[in-house]
Formats: sequence, structure tokens, C-alpha cells
Amino acid sequence: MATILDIARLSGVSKSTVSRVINNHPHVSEDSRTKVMEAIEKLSFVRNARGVHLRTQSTKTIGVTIPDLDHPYFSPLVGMIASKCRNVGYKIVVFQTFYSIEEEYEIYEKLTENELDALIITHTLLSEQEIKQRVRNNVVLICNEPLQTRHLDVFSLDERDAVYSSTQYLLKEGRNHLLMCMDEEITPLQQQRWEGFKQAHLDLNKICTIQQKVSGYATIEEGLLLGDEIFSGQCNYDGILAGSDFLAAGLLSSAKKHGVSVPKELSIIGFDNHSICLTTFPALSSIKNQTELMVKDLVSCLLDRLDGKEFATVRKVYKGALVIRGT
Amino acid sequence: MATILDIARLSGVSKSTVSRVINNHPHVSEDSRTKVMEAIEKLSFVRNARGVHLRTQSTKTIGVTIPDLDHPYFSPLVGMIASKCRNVGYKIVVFQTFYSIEEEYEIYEKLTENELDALIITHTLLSEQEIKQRVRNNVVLICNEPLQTRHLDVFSLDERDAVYSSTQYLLKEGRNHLLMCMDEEITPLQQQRWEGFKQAHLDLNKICTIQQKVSGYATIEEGLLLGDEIFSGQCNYDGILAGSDFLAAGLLSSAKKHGVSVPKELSIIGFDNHSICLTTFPALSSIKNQTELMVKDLVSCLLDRLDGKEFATVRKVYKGALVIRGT
DNA sequence: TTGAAAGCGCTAACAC
DNA sequence: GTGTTAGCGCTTTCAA
Repeated sequence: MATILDIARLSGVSKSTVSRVINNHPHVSEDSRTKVMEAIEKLSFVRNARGVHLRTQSTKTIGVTIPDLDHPYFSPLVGMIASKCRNVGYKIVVFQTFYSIEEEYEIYEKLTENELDALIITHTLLSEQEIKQRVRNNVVLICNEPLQTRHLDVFSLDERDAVYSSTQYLLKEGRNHLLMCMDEEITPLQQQRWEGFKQAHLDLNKICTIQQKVSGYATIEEGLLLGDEIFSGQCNYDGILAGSDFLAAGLLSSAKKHGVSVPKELSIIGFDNHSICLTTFPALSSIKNQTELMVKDLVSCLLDRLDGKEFATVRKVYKGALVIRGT
Repeated sequence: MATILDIARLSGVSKSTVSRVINNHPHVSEDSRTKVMEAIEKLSFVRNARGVHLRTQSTKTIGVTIPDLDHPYFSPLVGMIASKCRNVGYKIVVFQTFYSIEEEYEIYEKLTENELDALIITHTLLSEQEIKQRVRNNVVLICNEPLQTRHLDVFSLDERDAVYSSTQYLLKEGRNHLLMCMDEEITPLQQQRWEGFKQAHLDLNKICTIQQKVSGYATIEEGLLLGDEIFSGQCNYDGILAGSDFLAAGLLSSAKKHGVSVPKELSIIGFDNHSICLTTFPALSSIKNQTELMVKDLVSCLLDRLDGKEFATVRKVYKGALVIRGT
């Protein structure tokens, strides 16, 4: 592997000049430039990023945590982040946490070891204090998780409001016994949803019946299982708020299997407005979020932080909207 | 940020000894070790990975190319690769190609710049020669794409056989006018499927009618669009082989909308056996692959290559199986 | 416009 | 068991 020293020797200039040519610096004579370019061509030289990283104290790499790459909401979210970052010269390293605190710890360590210029957290089981303590003074942004923070920038969706208005919609439509599906892990996000659910009942003077817990993945399979549980006996619910469209699709499929008529006897609302909503029968109603806008703002803030700009902690919240379809 | 030199000074030993302690080398006295550990604690020292990378000539990072992170097949595939690699001490950097050759070129450049120890390609629009030429002598493995290769290791699914047997199944069931949905880009994978489709017709002395092209994403939306096109006029098909379950789900949904009865008038078979198959009505039949096994073998081969072991180019092919459900 | 020299943080061969 | 030393490949001041 040729280094800039080899190029320097072959072209009869110094390492510095070679470096200048590579980095398109001005004030290099046309003559030197040509000689260097020729040498580069001849030895098929490619710059070694490892040297650059050490010298410049940056790897142009951003880490992103994601619970699981096999996830219909987080996966596209990270994809969006990755393309936006790429457009401004940064690569993305994806770290799956598998909903485990230990995995999270390891990721934060990578950050402090300077492999990453910054970290974006899309899902966490920790509090701000715990995160802050582990990531030290590195650049860290929170995306999608409505964490209460004082030192970290947060971009999140208004989960409380989204659930609040969807719940009100169901209640006003005459549904009375609503079920809300939550994860086992009580994250701030889950809590907000639950608050919205309760408040909507309160404001309409309705009795808020039951919450149902399912495990943390919100998959189709879990929807099918949960559905078997709910619909096999006497089903007391006439409305369900599912934590994700995939969970909702599983529930819907199970309801049909058990002879529960949707939307006549039961209404189901999903979350995220994934296109799977269009393939179920009837088509799934769902809550749609401004994910794209959120990511755009996030990346713009990230760049400012990386530039070392000083400004108060950012907290942005984006409103969701209920998309009414057949369920 | 404290460096090992700071630790060395504070604890009264040399840089080497500090390094030995950090890396758990034997032959360090208990006394030195304690002193170093104390200093590390006191200055809250963390090793700087950039220095390690330059020195060790490795970043412990593997790149993976994926067409789009928002993809129900590739996303879980990469997730699987990531966890397996993580278990053996490697991180994964995900690069989205968005089905663009230019993006691919850029990724290969990253590899030659030594930011990556190796690259796994899950989807490509290039031939082996073009890839080989760009990646030079770096470690590169192909996963999922049945490329004809002489120098690169390939792990792929037997697309030809999977389509062949599914087509035969449909024909033997009495379907006569089959449609196969292919991508616009004619990749080796697409070609193999097409061959299987033709051969199945040939072997049963049936006439192979038409192929239909759709663009390269295989999404629900495209299924809906394609469905509108096919089913709005006179539909001549009584069987469809879709390139993915999501495309199939879209087609199914559209068929229902246009009053085409499935499976009575029309049969639909998807690809990948995604759980979405369980949420459509009727449940989607689909072709299931041995993805897990493929990834396991791939990573094991990858490790051998990274160890510098010399052996002939590996080519492994995994059989698929038709899962028959309601369509 | 160019080159010399310093140094980013770390590891490892070698000598003791 | 430990320290000295060289060097991985690059960028960037500084002086010429």
C-alpha cells in the first residue's frame, strides 16, 4: 500500500505538498499538482483514513442506536437519518440494543473511545442522568424518545396528544371499553401515551377501564398471540389502541379468526401509518407522525453541535394525526 | 482528554506498561497494575480508538451494503449479520445504495481507504469484475446475490429452484396464465428467477406467457399500483408470482378492490415468508428461505478471511421452500 | 509556493 | 517485569 511518502518521493516533492494536492488546497503550483497526480495514478494510491482520523481527531462517523434492525418503524427512521447524514459527509454506524441496558452501555463506551463523532439515540431504557454520565461531553441527540432532559437535545413526537385525540375520537364514536396496548418496559414514551389515554377518558367523563401489557417488540406475531388471548373468551372491548401498525395488523387478523367483526363490534387503531395499513382487511386506521420533519431538524441541530456552536438545549415536539380508514 | 502518557506519568510507570494493563497482557506485576488502574480511575481515562486503529491497522468494523434500510427483507438480514458480527467483536457500518451505481462506487472507496476491515454486499448492480477492480485485495463477501464469481465468496439462495417449484405447483394446480413480477434492473437474482419460471413451463409442456416488469423496490405501494394496472381492465392471469411479500400484499389488496376473487380466480405467491403473510386476507402463500443459516456460514467464512486463511473461493447455495397458505 | 518538523495516541519489538 | 524507542499515515504550523 502506497503512502503519501511514496508519492512524495516519486514525484520529487514533499509530503506536505502531496497532502495539499489530495485535499485540494489552493497555492499549489500547477506543475507540482500534475506530478503528484501522476504519481498517485501510477502507484494507485488511496489515502488511508486511519491516519486522517488520528490526525484530525474526527472519524466523520455518527452512531445511531436502534432497538432492532428488524423493525418497521425504527428501521426506516434510521434509514432516513443515514441518508440525511450522508448528504453532509457523515457515515452512520448502526448499533442494535435489542432492548438491553448492557448493550446500551457498550455503545456509549464506543462513543467515549472516540470512534464516533456523535451519537443519536432513538430508543433507550435509561434516564438522562445515566446517559449523560456515560457519554461525558460527547455530542448526543435523542430522536423519537420524549426524554425529560436538561443537557441533551430531544426531538420527539407528541405521543400524549396523539393518543389523547385518537382516544377521544373512539369515545365520541360511541366506543366505551377501550384497551390500550403498551410495552412491558415503561419508557417515557409509553407513559405519555398512557397519560393521553387516561386524560381523554377523564375529559369526557368516561371510565377508563383497563390497560393491557404486551412485551416490547410490537410485532405481528405478538398481535396474533395477544389476539388469541383477548378474543378466545368473552371479549369485553369495543376499541383497541395498538402500539404499532404491525401489532394492530396481528390483532385484526386474530379478531377475524375468532369471529369478532371489525369495525362493527370492535375498532382498532394502529401507530405509525405504515403501508401495511393498506393491505389488511378492512384497511387499518392509524396515527401518522411527522417523522421526516423531525429527522430534518435533528440533523440540522447535530451539525451545529458538531461545529461546536453553543446554544441552549433543544426540545422539539411534533404533532401526530389520526388517519381514519376502515377499522 | 487523558492519554496513556498521562496515566504513565501519574502512576510512575512507562507508556508500555499502561498499554499492557489496558490490554490485559500477562507479565505485569500486581503492583504496577494497581497503580495504573488507580490512575485510570482518577483521570477517568478512556483509550482512544483512533490511535489503536492506526497502530493496529484495523478498525474492527465491517461495512454492509443494503439497497434501503426501509426494506422488509434486507433490513432484518442486515440485523442478523450485525448481531452475529458483534458477537465476534466487529461493528457494522450500514451503507444504503438506493439502487444506485454511484453510491456503490463510493462505498467501495471507503473500503480501500481502510475505514473498513471488510465489506459484505447484499445487493449490487455491478458484475464481479467491476467490484473486484474497485475493492482491490480487500476482504469482500457477497450475501444473497447469486453472482457468478471467481474471486469473491458468495452465499446465496437458490432462487431458480424456488421459483421453479412454485411455478410447477401453480401449473399443476391447474393455473395456466401465470405472471411473474420482476424488477426493472436485471440482476443475476432476477435472471435466475426468470429461468426457473421458464423451465417450469417447459418441463410441463405449458406455454410461458408474459413477464411483467415493475421498478426495483417491491413495496406495498408498488403492488397497489401494479394491481390497479393489471386488474382494472380484463385480467388475463390466474396466478402471480410476486418478487416479495410486500408486493404480493399490495397486489392482493388491489385484486380485492377490483373484485378479483383470490384464490378462486387468482392465485398469488409472495417471497420471503414475512409475517405480513399472516395479516392479509386470505393469508399469503410465500417462499421461505434459509436466511439464518446463510448468514451463519457467511460470518464464519468472513472470520477465516480476516484471519488471513487461504482457501478456494466459497460458493454456497441454500434451498427455499414454498409455504402454502390461502392464496 | 514549498519543505521541515512536530505530533495526533497507541502498540510492540527489543533490550535489559 | 519493565522501559526505550520506533513508527503506523496523515495534517498543519512555521519558516523560508
